[in-house]
Amino acid sequence: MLNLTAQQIKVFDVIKESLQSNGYPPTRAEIAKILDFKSVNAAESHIKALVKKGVIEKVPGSSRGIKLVEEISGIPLIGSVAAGSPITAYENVEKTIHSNPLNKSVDFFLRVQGESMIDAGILDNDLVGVRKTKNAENGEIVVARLEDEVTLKRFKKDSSGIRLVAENKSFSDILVDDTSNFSIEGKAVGIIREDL
Amino acid sequence: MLNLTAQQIKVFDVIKESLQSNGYPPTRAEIAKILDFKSVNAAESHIKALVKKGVIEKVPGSSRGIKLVEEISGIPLIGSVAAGSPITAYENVEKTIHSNPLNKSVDFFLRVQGESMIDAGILDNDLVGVRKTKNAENGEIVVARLEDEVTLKRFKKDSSGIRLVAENKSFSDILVDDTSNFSIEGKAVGIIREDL
DNA sequence: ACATATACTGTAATTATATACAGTAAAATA
DNA sequence: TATTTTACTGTATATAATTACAGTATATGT
Repeated sequence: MLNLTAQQIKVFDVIKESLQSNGYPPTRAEIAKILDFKSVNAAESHIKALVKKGVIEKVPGSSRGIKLVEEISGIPLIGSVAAGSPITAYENVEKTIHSNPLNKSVDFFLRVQGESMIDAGILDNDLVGVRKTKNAENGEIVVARLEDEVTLKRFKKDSSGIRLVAENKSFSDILVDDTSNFSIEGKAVGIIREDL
Repeated sequence: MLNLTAQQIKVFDVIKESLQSNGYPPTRAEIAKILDFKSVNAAESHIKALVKKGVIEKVPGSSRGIKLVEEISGIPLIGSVAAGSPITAYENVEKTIHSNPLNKSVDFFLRVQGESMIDAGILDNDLVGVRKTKNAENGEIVVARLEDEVTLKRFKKDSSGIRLVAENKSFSDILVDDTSNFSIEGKAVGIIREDL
């Protein structure tokens, strides 16, 4: 989604706008008129480019046969977080999410990978809504960074120090010592499960 | 909406279906094909009737120029279901949700009460996105009605008959016998958890 | 009883739309 | 430097789609 050119983004936005306000996609002629192209083929070419880049789909022979490939949009969906033994997570926006059904403010979504939070009702592949914050209360579920790895765990703090606790008996706690490069990226405020 | 004839409802549903699965409205020819009309004008006449009755709008001269009037405003969130009342009846609607983050089409959200599906990662107070349907595949999670009770359970069907299975060891299966007043209201397609 | 609405088939014309082909030109990439 | 990609204009055509007109038949409302 990030390798679109400025013009391609304009065309993409016209398609989205049409869907929003009309309830159906635009024709080539409509795109051309809105963007002041003098040839409908300019729109056609851009559509082909957008298909090639995977952001839309065409239904050949069908009028207004354009489909958006994107999921949702507005809030960034960051690359998967390991919910098991920490897997390396990349700070890389996969796609954007466009409606936030959660009441609270969400800064980004993370896709859960693994079963370590299963006893908290958070399953593999769930989307976790995360509110960015640097500190957490005892017992909250947080997105924590340990060295270069990002992980979703319950945050526990007492006299013995900080522990990151999995909600799954077969996982053991991670102890955070002073020498660790540790930080809290945010706290989980809700989840979305798309496939049941 | 209640003064539509049976055929008009069919046409209306074809339009809704097309919007859901294709992302754009159908043509007259598509409607005719789906409903097995031999003339496109049958579809055209029904469209005119639907416009007259105020449930859709036409955009003259535009291909696929059909807009739903009432719809899309929101998805009802069903709280507790009053005994015997239709599930989406006004009395049961807790509020209306104006964004659907789930990829699939959702007819209503149901607020989960109790812990019977906890082992499927569905917790008390979760919102379950439900797609209305009358039948379900073996193993799917369904919203079922038994007499006056509406419940969320896993649907199991074999030679011994139909069972409604809770995902929690402390709950026992419900056996559906022939004398039961049983029906499937819909199937669960996703969940939203607002408070973690 | 009579008008109007429902529910179509069938034909046809006009317009809407997708889409290929032929170019031009600048920018990005190999 | 050569090649590909981007970004168009302009022409043309087959087909997709709307929509009017002419019928037939049954049902419903007044």
